[in-house]
Amino acid sequence: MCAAKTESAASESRRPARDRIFEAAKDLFYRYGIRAVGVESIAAEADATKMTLYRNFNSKDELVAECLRDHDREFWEWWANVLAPHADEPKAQLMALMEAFSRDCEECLRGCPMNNAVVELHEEGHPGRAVIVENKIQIRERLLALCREIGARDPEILADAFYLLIEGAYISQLTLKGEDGPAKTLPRIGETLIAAETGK
Amino acid sequence: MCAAKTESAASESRRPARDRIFEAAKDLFYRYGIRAVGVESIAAEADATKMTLYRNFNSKDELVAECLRDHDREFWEWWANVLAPHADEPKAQLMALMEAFSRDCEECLRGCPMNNAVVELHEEGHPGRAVIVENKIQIRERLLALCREIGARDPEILADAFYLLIEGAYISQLTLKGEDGPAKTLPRIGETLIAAETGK
DNA sequence: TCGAAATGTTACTGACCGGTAACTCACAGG
DNA sequence: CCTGTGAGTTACCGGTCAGTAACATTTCGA
Repeated sequence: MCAAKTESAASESRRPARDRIFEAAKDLFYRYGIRAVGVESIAAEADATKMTLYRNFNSKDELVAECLRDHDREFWEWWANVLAPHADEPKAQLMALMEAFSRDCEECLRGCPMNNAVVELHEEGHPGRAVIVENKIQIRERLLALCREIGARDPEILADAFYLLIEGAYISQLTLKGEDGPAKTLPRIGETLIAAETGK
Repeated sequence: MCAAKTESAASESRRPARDRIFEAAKDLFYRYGIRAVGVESIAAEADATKMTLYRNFNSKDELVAECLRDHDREFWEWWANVLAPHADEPKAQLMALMEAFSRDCEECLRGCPMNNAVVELHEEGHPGRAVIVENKIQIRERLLALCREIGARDPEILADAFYLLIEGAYISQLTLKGEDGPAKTLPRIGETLIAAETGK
């Protein structure tokens, strides 16, 4: 038994079970969807047991929400890293975002974990929904702030254009993936929009 | 018993069970998601039984695929109706599409049924996936044809811009719904893009 | 009116779901 | 050395899942 363990020498100290379970849950939920993944398979993937899962998380729904919070945290870390090289240059930051989103859409496995999750979480009161909605509101607001900074004629319109383009790029990754997908045109479209909505 | 029946007098002739089941399945899948809806609840909603469902459809997966085919058929019917009033005026047709998509995103219940379904259908060989992918390919191609007709400088880029905007509008309906959602800006953005990508 | 087709009814299978109880074990720090 | 704690183990709960069998009933066209 235990033949499947790949890396454990006899008494090697492993990471806490909670972390292993959390990481496995995040991965499986993203890969296969939330309803498609049972708590038992999460525990198995983490080389732990269902009991340990329930000692660390109140319910599957709470575990889902926790995973989404971590996706949110990772996302804004990623966002900050994209903007960092172009401090105080809002136009360059917007373009860097478009290029980064375009690249991420080509590399990622299944689009945006937030959007994927919200499709499955139809229950209005699910603890994960608030995390997702807040994430989207923030994205829209930060895009709007950037569009104001570059002096766009109509910042709300331009920001919404960027917002829709990004969301469309992620969701289309699930159907039209690959080198010739529409997501790769993000930077070119961004360029055109900025030129059209500022004084060129 | 039978108190819940709303419209049947004693021997009133009802629509065939297959149609009732099909319609119920389409509605429930769209409303609550595919995995969240069991075959028994579909039969109940159709005022039929699970056995009748399985006499008319080989499996739940086949029923799902059938529903998606009908969504596809309805979509292109809708699309044709939007274009019809502007025959041989590709620019007006594109603008009519943007306005129609914008309106539909505000009115619809849960965004695009195709995108919602593809999130849940992670299995590569699911009979519904082909329907969805083909639908998306067709949308992209028809947008490209229209963008060629209006003499866009770079029709591929413009068509992909429209494609991403539409997809983004539908998916954002699940999180930022309501009057002030980003989908309402579709026509304005379309106008700007067309102006920028044609000779104005 | 007759008979076949469509549909309903009931019961069932085996598998899986989220979640819990009760017990054991290993190891840490005091 | 003892004890508290995190973790593993096993078995179980009630419920639901997709799908099927066997039989009764209704419907409707010929």
